[in-house]
Amino acid sequence: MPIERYNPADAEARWQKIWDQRGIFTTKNDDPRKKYYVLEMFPYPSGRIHMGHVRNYTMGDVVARVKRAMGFNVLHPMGWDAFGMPAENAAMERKVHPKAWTYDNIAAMKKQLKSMGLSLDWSREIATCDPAYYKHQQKMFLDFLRVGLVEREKRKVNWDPVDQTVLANEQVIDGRGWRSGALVEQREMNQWVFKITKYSQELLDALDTLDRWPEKVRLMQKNWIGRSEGLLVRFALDPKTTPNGESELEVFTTRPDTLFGAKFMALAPDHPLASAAAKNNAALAEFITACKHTGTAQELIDKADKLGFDTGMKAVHPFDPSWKIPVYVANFILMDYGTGAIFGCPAHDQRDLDFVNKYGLGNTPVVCPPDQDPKRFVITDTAYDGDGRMINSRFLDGMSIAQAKEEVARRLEEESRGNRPVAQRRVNFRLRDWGISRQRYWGCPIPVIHCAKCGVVPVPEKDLPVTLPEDVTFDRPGNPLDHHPTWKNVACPQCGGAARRETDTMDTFVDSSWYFERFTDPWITTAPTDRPMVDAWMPVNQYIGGIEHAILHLLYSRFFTRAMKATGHVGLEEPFAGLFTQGMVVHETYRRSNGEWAAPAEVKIESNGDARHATLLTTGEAIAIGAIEKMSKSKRNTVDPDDIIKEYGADVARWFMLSDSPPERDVEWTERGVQGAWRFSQRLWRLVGEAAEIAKLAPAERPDQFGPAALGLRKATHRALNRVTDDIEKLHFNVCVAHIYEFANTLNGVIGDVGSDGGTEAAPDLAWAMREAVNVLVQLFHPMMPHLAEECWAALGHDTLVAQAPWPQVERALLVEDTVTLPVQINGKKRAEATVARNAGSAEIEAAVLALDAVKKALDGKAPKKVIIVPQRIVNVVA
RNA sequence: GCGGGCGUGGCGGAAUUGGUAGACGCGCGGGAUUUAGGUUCCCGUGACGAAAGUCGUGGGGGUUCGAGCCCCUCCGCCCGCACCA
Repeated sequence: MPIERYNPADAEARWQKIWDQRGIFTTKNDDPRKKYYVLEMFPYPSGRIHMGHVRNYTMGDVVARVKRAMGFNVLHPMGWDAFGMPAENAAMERKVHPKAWTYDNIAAMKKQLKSMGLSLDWSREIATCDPAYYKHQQKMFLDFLRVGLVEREKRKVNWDPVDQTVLANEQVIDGRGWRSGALVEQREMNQWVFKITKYSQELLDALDTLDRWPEKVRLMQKNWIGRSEGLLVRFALDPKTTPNGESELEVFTTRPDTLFGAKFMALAPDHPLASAAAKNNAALAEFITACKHTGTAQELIDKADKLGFDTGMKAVHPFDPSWKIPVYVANFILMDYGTGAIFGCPAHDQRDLDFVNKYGLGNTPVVCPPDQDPKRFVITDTAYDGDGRMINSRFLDGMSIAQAKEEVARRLEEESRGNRPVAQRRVNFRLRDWGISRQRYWGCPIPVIHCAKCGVVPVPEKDLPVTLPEDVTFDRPGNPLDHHPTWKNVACPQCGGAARRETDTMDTFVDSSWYFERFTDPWITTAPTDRPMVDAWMPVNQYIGGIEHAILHLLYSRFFTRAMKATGHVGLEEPFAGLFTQGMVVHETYRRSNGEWAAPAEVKIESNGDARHATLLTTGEAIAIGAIEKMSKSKRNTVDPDDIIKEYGADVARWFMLSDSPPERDVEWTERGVQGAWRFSQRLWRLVGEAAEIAKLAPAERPDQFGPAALGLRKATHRALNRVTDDIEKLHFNVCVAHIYEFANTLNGVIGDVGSDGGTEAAPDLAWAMREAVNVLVQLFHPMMPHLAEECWAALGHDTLVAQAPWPQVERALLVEDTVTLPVQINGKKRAEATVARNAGSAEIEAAVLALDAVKKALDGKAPKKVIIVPQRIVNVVA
């Protein structure tokens, strides 16, 4: 009977409708089964999905479908990270309201996502721009404010002159705004900050507990938090040399052992003491201004010389009152790290050495490398930062670095007794508090009111949410909320007097720092979370998204969850038990001779032999095939998922996204690859049809005995099942795909054998094994190609849905063979094989091996020196 | 500069974690079916060699009966951080 082609366009829509109508992916919170929460990073509603989304959501969907089949109550929701700049840009460029633009985009993308056949619970859909969502965010802001996790600070901030907004440190990349790409400027502004630094140590320590996170991400966060241990040392200043008689200067150092190598002190250009000194020193003031103008861009920092200005101030060495040290202002000292001041030990720090060599201050080595003579050891232009013994350091001489550090700390602390401390041990972090104020319209309003009389007054909870006004204009730069004629004018909740609303909105990373907790019960109106539910579902068992969020989103979410715990909204610290970061989707680039990029859809590729060449479809001109790069609008090397789904169906797109490359690595999208996936999907359909013909002959009852052919098929079935199950658990989707191919090939071979057998009918035992095999096959590819799987499942005569079928059980007994074929090595090279009983003993195996012709030949009558036998693995004969 | 990762056929990649290197796919070559093909099926495909065989996981060295995997060293590519005291 001829089997018709599988038509994805027809079948996919049909099955999606059935899933939808039966509501099979709607998750019930009161379902008593064990819970499993799988989540992909929710998208920004840009208007269209891209291949990266297809890859991301397909991976999550495979996990969700498999876990569901395994009997878990699976939560697999979707939502929208809906606030942000692009909506305002659209408003400025196209005169559409950000809200309308955003919701239109959501509608369009939702339709696209639905066409992918994802097993999502859409009843929990969230958009962060919905007041029903951000109302709770405002409530939590006020909670955090109350417990001191939110503060208002005058801060030097990163100002993006293009977007006209403030950026967090994490959002500045190579001195440029992460979104606009504009060079960032430094400005002093009043800012709302989240006190993430209160959790520095905890966020660092807990990284060790995240054993299902990629090592790389944990390391990046560790470096970002940047813990260092050192000593806070208070140097005395000669008050005669300071502008207002200041008498001390505090520095942070991780190398107190090098104190006797000190040659200078250096202040950050914006250090208060530097500013004070500049008041009556015009040249210094000029130097400081010049420092501030040096950009923060990478190449500028690399090229910038170590520059300094001698203030004339003198510091006193803490161990020698007669030892005076000059105080400089230097361009390489950062005000926001440590105390904004250092002591410089040039012999053992390259920057300090460059500095003294420029200003002729000299150096004294105080650590001598083990292989050097202390009397002759000198430093010229390379600082020594290795291990060694202390020299030229009075009471420290001969000590190790560690001993010297300890001794310096001990002596200085002792001196401090009764007085202000001269030194304190101190742990310092690189992590800064998270500034969340943004001078933007399309974000969550910060729920506070500024009153001239009462100061900062929180908006009373009964007045939440503070909603965004819709009648705003985008005809000039800056914050539309500031320009709004009436919105900001309110009565002070405390005194009733005229007051002004905060017009800054929150960084959109706040919105995405708790959406996963909201998904556990998005219906509750009285609180951000329903405690029993959020505690039952959290943490997310498997979170999947791009590596680009390794620091920003993932660190903020870890902080936010802790802050929510502190204010009673959740009961845990770590939101994501398992994290997987997937690679990018990349594509060849095409370039015309005039330098313009051509899109894949505009190019025709031909190959003769190994050579491939490209021409432009419209003009026939030759096109240069360029590097394989991340799909991007600027290089025009994108492929639209919509086009692929229309042409090949969602299953083919999903299958291809999982094939070939390991999920954490980049995957190259190629036309050849998609066609391979297409051919395989059609092949599966035919194969299932043919197998179904044989399976029809199967007896209802499981036969007692299986002949060799049937047994062989059953073994192949359970081996495939075991491997695929295993590799899905490890998220090795590309290996799953390979195993499914292999199993399909095996099945194909068996069908071929039956068919060639003069057309006789398959024996009942083989028919039964075939029915088992084909059912397992369909279940195995169901998570990847769910529509085709439903179509096949129905063709096999089931009146249930494969999406609701329980995962098949592996029969362990079928995984072990009665006999094993052992490779036989002679001196480590494979020379022969020996087939023995699986449980054969060493003596038996050795006898069998020594009887082999190849072994006899190699031994040439002599006894082997040694025979190594690894049962069920390998034999090695040492001649 | 600091930290991390990677290097396997023409290509993407497998390899039970020290035990038959190259599974599976793509590409390529050959054959069959077809009026036709984004068709299907079969065979071959690491290199050298007529064959027996020899070589082979970036280069060199080591440990081991046995190394893609462990150790040392060198080379190359990629990613993250970056004047952090």
